[in-house]
Amino acid sequence: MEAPPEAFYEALLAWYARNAPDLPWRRARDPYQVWLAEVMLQQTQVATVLPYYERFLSAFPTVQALAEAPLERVLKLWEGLGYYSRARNLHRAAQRLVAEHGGVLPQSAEALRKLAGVGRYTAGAIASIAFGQPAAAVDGNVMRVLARLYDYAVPVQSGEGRRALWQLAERMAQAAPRGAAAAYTQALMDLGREICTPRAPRCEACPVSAFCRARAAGTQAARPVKQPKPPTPHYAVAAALLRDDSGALLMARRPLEGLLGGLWEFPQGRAREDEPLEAALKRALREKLALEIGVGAQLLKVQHAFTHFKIALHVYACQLQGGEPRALGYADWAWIALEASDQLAISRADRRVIAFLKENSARLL
DNA sequence: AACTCGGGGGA
DNA sequence: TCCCCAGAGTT
Repeated sequence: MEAPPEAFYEALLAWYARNAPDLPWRRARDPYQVWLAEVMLQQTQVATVLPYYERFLSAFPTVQALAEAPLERVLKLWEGLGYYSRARNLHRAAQRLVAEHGGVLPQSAEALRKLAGVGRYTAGAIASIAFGQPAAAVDGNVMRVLARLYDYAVPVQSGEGRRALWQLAERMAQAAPRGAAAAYTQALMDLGREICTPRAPRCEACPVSAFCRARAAGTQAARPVKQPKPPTPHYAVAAALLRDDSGALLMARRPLEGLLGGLWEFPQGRAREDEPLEAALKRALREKLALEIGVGAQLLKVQHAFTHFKIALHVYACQLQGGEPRALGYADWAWIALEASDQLAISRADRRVIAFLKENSARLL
């Protein structure tokens, strides 16, 4: 697949000049701000990112400020945005940048790629948007746009599909007009988000429809080709509410790696197949916190969907029967007053439990 | 190459 | 309900 003619770039860039939405990170001349935006935008829609971006940048206006902050504060500002390894990697990369490069980002995609949390896409995006280099940046939007432009029938998630589209994107970035790298990269992504949408693409409004082979063949709805996805499993999880004499609740911090790493939650565990929830809860508290508990009434059930599975979180009022908490399967634990939980980074499901407790505190106490 | 890792927007 | 989103890291 060869790069399109000059007229393609002219049409695309003219459309972008007229239609580019005024996003905060596009006003930014600071590469750190571009970096932050690109990381937040990984697998996350623009509308979702906007408030997080503003809050985060206010709290940490520079690489130095981010590097000096405790990870807990960074995670708190990331709470609800998901994929928390992004926050941990961003923090780690900022600390390395300050320690080894004076807090200044490198300009080449190759050097950027070495930063924690910066992969091929993000490196190309920063290099082109912040530094004006002719680097390719292939995200989900661009993948879709290119597959349609070239009526590409190989599944885009396959190795062959990714290789071919990245190679095409590199050629296209090289062939883009000098000095237009930043506009070109963002124009392609905007086109995918606003015109070349996953379902019902608006071909009649597309500035480059004349160059689109899928449009010509009428196959745009069938591009890109995706592989079928397996069904998502459903798990039952039980959580314990334990109070100390002052009414504070026992909470625990998840290990820094893995799902929801570093976030706080009510002590909980997944039930094995055919395992009663009460038994699973007793086992979880014993294995993760070295506690023996009595399990009382179930207070509520919270449904929560992750990307690859769903859980039903059953929350029980419990009593401490023996032992002193030890963080065996957790990174830490603490007795937390309900109001003080606002200061912690907590996952969505457990936030809903807290909201329930606040609403019903009078009845429950 | 396959698997893991959140949460929400929009149809 | 389902698909998808400015993907990266690990195995």
